[in-house]
Amino acid sequence: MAEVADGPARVVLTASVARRYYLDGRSKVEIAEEFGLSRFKVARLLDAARASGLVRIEIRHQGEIDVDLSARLQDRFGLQHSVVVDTPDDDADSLRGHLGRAAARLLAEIITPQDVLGLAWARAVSAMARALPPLPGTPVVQLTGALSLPDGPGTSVDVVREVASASGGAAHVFYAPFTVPDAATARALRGQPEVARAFAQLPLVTKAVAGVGLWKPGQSTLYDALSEDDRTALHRLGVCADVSGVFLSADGEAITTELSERMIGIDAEQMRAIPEVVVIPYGASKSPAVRAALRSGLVDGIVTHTALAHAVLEE
Amino acid sequence: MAEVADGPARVVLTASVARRYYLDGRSKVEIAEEFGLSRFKVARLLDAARASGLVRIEIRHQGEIDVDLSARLQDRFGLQHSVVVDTPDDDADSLRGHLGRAAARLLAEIITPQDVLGLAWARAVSAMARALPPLPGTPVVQLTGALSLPDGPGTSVDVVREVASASGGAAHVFYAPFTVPDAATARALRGQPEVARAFAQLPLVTKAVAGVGLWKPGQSTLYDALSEDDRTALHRLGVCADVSGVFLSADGEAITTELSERMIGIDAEQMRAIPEVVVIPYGASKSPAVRAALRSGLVDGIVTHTALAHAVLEE
DNA sequence: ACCGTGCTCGCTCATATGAGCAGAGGCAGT
DNA sequence: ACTGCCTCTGCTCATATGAGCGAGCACGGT
Repeated sequence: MAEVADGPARVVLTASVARRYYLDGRSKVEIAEEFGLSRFKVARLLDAARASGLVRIEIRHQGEIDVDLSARLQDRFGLQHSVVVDTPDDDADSLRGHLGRAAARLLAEIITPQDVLGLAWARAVSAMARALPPLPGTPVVQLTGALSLPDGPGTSVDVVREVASASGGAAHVFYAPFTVPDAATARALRGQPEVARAFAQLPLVTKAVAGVGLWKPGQSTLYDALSEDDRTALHRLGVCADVSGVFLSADGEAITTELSERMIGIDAEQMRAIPEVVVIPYGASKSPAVRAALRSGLVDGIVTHTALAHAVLEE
Repeated sequence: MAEVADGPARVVLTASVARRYYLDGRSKVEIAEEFGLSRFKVARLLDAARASGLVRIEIRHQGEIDVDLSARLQDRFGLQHSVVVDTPDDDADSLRGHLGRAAARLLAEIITPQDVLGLAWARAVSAMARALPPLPGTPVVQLTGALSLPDGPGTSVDVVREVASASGGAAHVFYAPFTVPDAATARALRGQPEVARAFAQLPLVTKAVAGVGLWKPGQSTLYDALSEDDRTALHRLGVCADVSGVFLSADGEAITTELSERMIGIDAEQMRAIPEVVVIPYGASKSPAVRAALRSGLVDGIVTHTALAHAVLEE
């Protein structure tokens, strides 16, 4: 990287050539003619200019997206889309707001009129829904039952209806809780026409948005909603993360549990069948869960913030 | 120059593509295959990346040479070589030292064993000579007679001998003053074998170094050495600059004066015949003289400092 | 519904470009 | 001087690249 160790005439010539090439966009042949050199000489001067650091190329985005981290996440986990928002936010609420807006922009960008949108319930998904511009007649499908959250801004049903009505598309919703006390009740609920109709739409979903929880207190809405018995039972089975009700081990294997029988929502196989599932995790402590989700192969896109992205990439 | 106004997915894609192209040096075809795009799409993304400022290319030299100013001077006046030293120096002595070293490096770079070097007398030329590494057997020719300068570091003769002995080349010198009181004396001196022999070498000179004076008190060693009558006479003739004894009007026309008959040194025509004449002017106030010199067509190269270069370029 | 209008995309073909090679000096060691 | 080694240069030829074109598509006006 040492500066050109040549004489001043060569330095000036190199700089002039580099200017013509990189800034004025002339071709090497043109430059060669202008300076009376062979085009090979010009190419070598340009190589030298870059090798010596005389020409410096930098890629940087002055918006709130950290393109470098985004690309690294995308490469590392083979994702279709990755958006890392550069925000120092520590507060969960404003973080959700930021990520929600970013996810809304991403979704608006990648969705087409042919797409069918699936929405799981998560607070970040709610935040996204609020920031989402009207989509062109996109049908919206509810992926999970409702979790009762006293201070929540809306249930899974509300979010789906909201997005569908703004888009003018069909809303495939059902009224049922996410978890029930026993498998029989769950089977009965799934048998109900409304629920069955909604579930019948699942194979048609082409894009979905979900949240990610870490299987620890305060790191997963589902964890916090379950009984102590359920929590520890799943913990013993090696559950590390939940992606809107789909349980994963630390290395991303889907884990089927007795609890799965008692839930009304999408399962791992159905989720895997969706071409693009985007998750919106936040909080650096969730990194094990995010790693699990990204390794699972269920997830194709991510919207998150720098701190968590860094944590995920540092193996 | 506004940042990419597109969605985040496109921004990230563009940045990834730009990184692969500009930093990893992959071809557009390779990138297209890697990302599943057409090579045209890749080209358009790259264009957009540059237009939007996501990719920034800058050319800058962290040595003491201002490559941009150098190139502008070179372009503007059609010079073969131009070196602008970036120094805030105001002190004439240290400025001369800097420029002398830069000129020495330039000369060492561009001189070949076939060259014959001509040296005019100027303090900056002395400074250069002191910094000059041994040249490979280059003959050195004295271009001007001696100016008596009480505190000077050496006469024109000394400088030529010094350079020639370091190079191991022949020294073509003569002992004569630069100006004499009348034309007859000058003719007599020119007729002397020693002087005639030196002058016979002039057509062989291929590279020469000279100084530039502005025709005002304290801005030209020659001006300061002349009588009041000569000064004003030349001033009335429109003399603006002297290039080691060759007088120029403000727009660079060579001016022949009665004084020319009384000088022992190179004339305009002989100087024009030298393929490469390099001057080493300094001091921002000299800019009219430098402009005249550069416009005259007598001068092919320049070594100077930023302040003067700026002054010269500002019309 | 119908037709421009403007946009994006990927094609063709002429041109620009890079990899690798061979010849021409320069240099140090016999 | 000769030799081998090294660097620098410009060549050939396969490949990459850009300019310009027309097809496809969304949008907005009548």
